[in-house]
Amino acid sequence: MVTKTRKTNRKEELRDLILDAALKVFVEEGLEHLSIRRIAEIIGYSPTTIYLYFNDKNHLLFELCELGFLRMAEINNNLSAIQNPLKRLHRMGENYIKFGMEHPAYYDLMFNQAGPMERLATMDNSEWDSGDKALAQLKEIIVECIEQGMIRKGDIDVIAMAVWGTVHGLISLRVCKRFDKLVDASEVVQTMHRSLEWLIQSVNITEK
Amino acid sequence: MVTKTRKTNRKEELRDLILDAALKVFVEEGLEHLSIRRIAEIIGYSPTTIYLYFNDKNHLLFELCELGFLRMAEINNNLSAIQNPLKRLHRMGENYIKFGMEHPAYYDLMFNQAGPMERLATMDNSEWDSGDKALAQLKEIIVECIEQGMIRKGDIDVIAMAVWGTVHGLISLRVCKRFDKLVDASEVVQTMHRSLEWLIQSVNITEK
DNA sequence: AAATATACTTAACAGTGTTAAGTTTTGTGT
DNA sequence: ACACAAAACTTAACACTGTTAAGTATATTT
Repeated sequence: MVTKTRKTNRKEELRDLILDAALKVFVEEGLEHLSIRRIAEIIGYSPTTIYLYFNDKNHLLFELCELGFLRMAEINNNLSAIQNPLKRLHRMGENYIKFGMEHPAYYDLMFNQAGPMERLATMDNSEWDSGDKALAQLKEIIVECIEQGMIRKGDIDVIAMAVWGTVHGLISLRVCKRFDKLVDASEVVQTMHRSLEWLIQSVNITEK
Repeated sequence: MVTKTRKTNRKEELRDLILDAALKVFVEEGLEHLSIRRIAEIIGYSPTTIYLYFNDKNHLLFELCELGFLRMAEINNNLSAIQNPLKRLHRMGENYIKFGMEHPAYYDLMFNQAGPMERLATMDNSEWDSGDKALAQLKEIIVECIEQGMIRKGDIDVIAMAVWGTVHGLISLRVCKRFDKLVDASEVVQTMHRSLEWLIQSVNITEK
């Protein structure tokens, strides 16, 4: 059984090599340059070899998404230290913005591109676990905010989507190159943070 | 000079024919099926003819965007009748949602796709007039809300981006097929409207 | 009627994702 | 060590994509 394990590891190794190469390309050259042939060129294999490890390009893109969600979870490691749930919510938003600014290609793939979701639709269990998990974390914090009387009572699903929508909308506009066209380029990030701040203040019912 | 005018009209006619065909394809078959060759096939011309009327595909996509903004302006014709600026803001958001739900392909093209903005970047006057105009309308309403003491004072740019971000974020998630994965399909539209309602209520400082 | 400008097409280039069929390498059992 | 089988990988091709240079009709002007 040792051999089998070793074999499996080998297979996993090349699979990871493919994902690494894909990551390198779409981060450094953009998603539009991420082609099966480009990846093959980098790893020194034939293009068709990639199809031995992924059903199709969408499958590969979906797996890249999953890696993106892992990185996003990492960036949220600083949340548990914050006691005040509303401040935690604020920080989560800031983390989100930070992630979007540092990894625009990842963000685009995770939330805008069609490919990954098309892959999901073909799967047996077509639940979007990564998205659900991220949203669940957001909901948890919002529930705490309501319980501690910091946010007005209301449907958790509705509030969560509104909050997520705001932050996502801002980053999405930025990633899709719309934000820069509307706000002075030097003030984009600042405006995003201040918009988030404005939202948090607006929903805060403890002061005022 | 009559001939020249007639000729110009002819040229415009074919140009419109191309745009009509493009519209038909990307609305009925999706943006991924919108190819130069497909358009050519529909209008009964050779693919290269299209390049006599548009610099490249991005140019064509950009013009389609412009048409989209026209339709969006139409849908906002019901705003002037509403006296209360906060209610007008609310309605504008609802119009936005309505547009996104009725014309997802348009919405995707106008706010998510890279093509149109790449075209814009190549133009002499690379201002995004359509976007600016839409945002200006939003800002006007927000200014009124502040003047009438319905929204807390603050930087107009910041508030406008926050409000726009929220609505855009919700529609964007829907258009990019993320919303349905997180909220029960039958409740998506309702959740969007309730999220908008929640935002409007949260920023309203007249009651409570 | 000849010259010119306009409108359009043909053929090709360099890419893309993907597949069927063939080859080489590796591992297993005797 | 050798034969067999399974795994890993490649070649060649198909059907697409956007785009361009060069060529051909058609219409207009002189």
